[in-house]
Amino acid sequence: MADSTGGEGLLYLTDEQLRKGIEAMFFAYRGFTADPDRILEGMDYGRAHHRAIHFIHRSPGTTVSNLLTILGVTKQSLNRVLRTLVDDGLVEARIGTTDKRERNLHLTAKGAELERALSDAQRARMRAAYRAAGPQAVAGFRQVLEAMMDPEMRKGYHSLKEGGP
Amino acid sequence: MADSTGGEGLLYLTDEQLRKGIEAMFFAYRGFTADPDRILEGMDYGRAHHRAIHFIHRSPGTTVSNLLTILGVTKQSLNRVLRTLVDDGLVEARIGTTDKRERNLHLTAKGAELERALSDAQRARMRAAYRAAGPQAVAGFRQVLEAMMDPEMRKGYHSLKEGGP
DNA sequence: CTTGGAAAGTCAACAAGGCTGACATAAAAT
DNA sequence: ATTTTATGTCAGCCTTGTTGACTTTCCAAG
Repeated sequence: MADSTGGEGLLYLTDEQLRKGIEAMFFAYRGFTADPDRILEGMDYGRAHHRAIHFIHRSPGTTVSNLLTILGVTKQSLNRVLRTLVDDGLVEARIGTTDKRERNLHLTAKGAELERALSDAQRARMRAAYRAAGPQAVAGFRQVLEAMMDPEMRKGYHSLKEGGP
Repeated sequence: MADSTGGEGLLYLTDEQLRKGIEAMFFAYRGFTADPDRILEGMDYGRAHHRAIHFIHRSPGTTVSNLLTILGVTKQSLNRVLRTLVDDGLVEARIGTTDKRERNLHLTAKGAELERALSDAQRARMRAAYRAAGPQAVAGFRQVLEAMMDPEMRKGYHSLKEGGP
């Protein structure tokens, strides 16, 4: 019989199959970012702003250094983004209560509004993909993605499970 | 009984589940690009060069406009990348035989060598993730990714199935 | 209380890699 | 002969990343 994908669970590790996976990641990521990008274009914001907004929404009150770790960029790079968001009244940077050096980041009403628009669009695509693929595929999708992360990133990922810092 | 993931196949479409998927994509993509990025840093090349090299390897003899469609960038942007690769002797741009306006792109031995280094690293991670998740998860992974693509990208993706243009 | 160092902000300069617009050339198509 | 297509190129701009240097604030250890 001809092997196609399953077999004894070996053929799916051929270079060809791996390459297909690599290309699928490439094209899917483009789709993944396409809708938010469309919303942001025309505003003064880009993907970097989206990411900041997303994780501030996700973990309200998070600090700058927390965000730096999650996003994996330099403070100068993040600061530029954060400054525009604060200046434009989308993000509030409250001085920390216990440690006054820290800034606890929160979305304002205006910031939450943009967050909703962005994540609505992104979730709509995700939902459609999930629906098309089915629950079992979704479970597999999540498993492979998690295995693909760097261990450090996996920590950041899991720390966002429920509570956040 | 408490629903967790499966149930009647609906709970996995909650906002929380969708957000987790979104974050998984974000963190996994970072892992996905981390190894090639490491290899390329120090050379004069970046991710854009990697992408060009990948798809030229994938479809030897492809034209510039073909590559433009697949990569979704402007010709000016691609040209800058392609020029350095040609100048450095990694890519050969042969004048088309049937249509002399076209340039048929091929990797040189040197280009193929870099391609191998890059894709070895990327496939190693992919292979590890696939192995960790198992064949069924891999099938689901691919299904969800494909559903997440824009229809146009899906064409580009499928056109790379076997032969290429 | 003093001091070391962490957290944060800021300025400057730079690079990669996107983009637009304008223009040039060769060759195919009409 | 003219138009269209494929490609290349120059110039300039934007976003988002980088390093390096420096300051302010302020917790915590000595």
